Amino acid sequence: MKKLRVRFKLWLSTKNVEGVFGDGKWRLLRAIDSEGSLNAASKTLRISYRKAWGDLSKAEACLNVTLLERHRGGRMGGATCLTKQGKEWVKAYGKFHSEIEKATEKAYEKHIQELLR
Amino acid sequence: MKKLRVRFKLWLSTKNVEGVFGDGKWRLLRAIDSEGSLNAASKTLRISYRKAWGDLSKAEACLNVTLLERHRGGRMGGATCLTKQGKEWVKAYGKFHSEIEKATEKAYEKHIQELLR
DNA sequence: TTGCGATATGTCGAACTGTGCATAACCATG
DNA sequence: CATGGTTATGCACAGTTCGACATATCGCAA
Repeated sequence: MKKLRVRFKLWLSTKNVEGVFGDGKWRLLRAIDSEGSLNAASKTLRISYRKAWGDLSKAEACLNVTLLERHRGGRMGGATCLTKQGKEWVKAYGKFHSEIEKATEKAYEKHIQELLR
Repeated sequence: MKKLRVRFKLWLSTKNVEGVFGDGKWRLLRAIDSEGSLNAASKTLRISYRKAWGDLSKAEACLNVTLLERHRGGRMGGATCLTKQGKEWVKAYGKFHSEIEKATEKAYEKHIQELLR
């Protein structure tokens, strides 16, 4: 029996739109918070800027929440940072994610590893 | 703010192969158990027989576990049912899945719904 | 020994996703 | 007022996934 690893994925949806927020967008927000720009964030996460931009726009539109403060032009060409609400989302989702991560690991050991003897 | 729903997904992977077992294959096994054949199971789940067959073969090959007892030919043309191990997997994974489902709902209420006030 | 219905497996095409590329708009600074 | 780097956005192309087909095989029953 090969060694197994558990994986999980979390996301939020509305009645009409699937995936308005989730692990990917959460990581993106964190990267923006530490990098200072969407451009840099997408590079560190190795995601195309095109997708990163689309994902976040979708999240903001569907959640009807302003997560980002976008600035175009200027000395550095522009910048993006999190709003207060954006930071709250990162924090709350982080706790949510972390809790499920622990629960998953625990339940895996209890039910699956047990099954494998 | 639109109403949100949490979603989650669980799966198992080996070092080389992603998704050797997960929610889809678990549902498939259950359907086979109640339907008596892979063909019928794939129809009730609205999955192509081709995919269902491939998924289960992959699972058995990667887990190195015999989950199914396949029969070809005969009066009814053939049949597929779960082995003892197959039933154990269904049961164990069911508990695993159920536990995470509850944990997810709980953590969602605690962290995300709280955030939305 | 023929027929039926399920398993087994390859292949081609459609749908979906994400990347890459091309622009345009923007604006502090030199 | 020209420049550079970033946000914003459309579009075409590539990769992946899945479904629809097309066969082949199998074995009991009529």
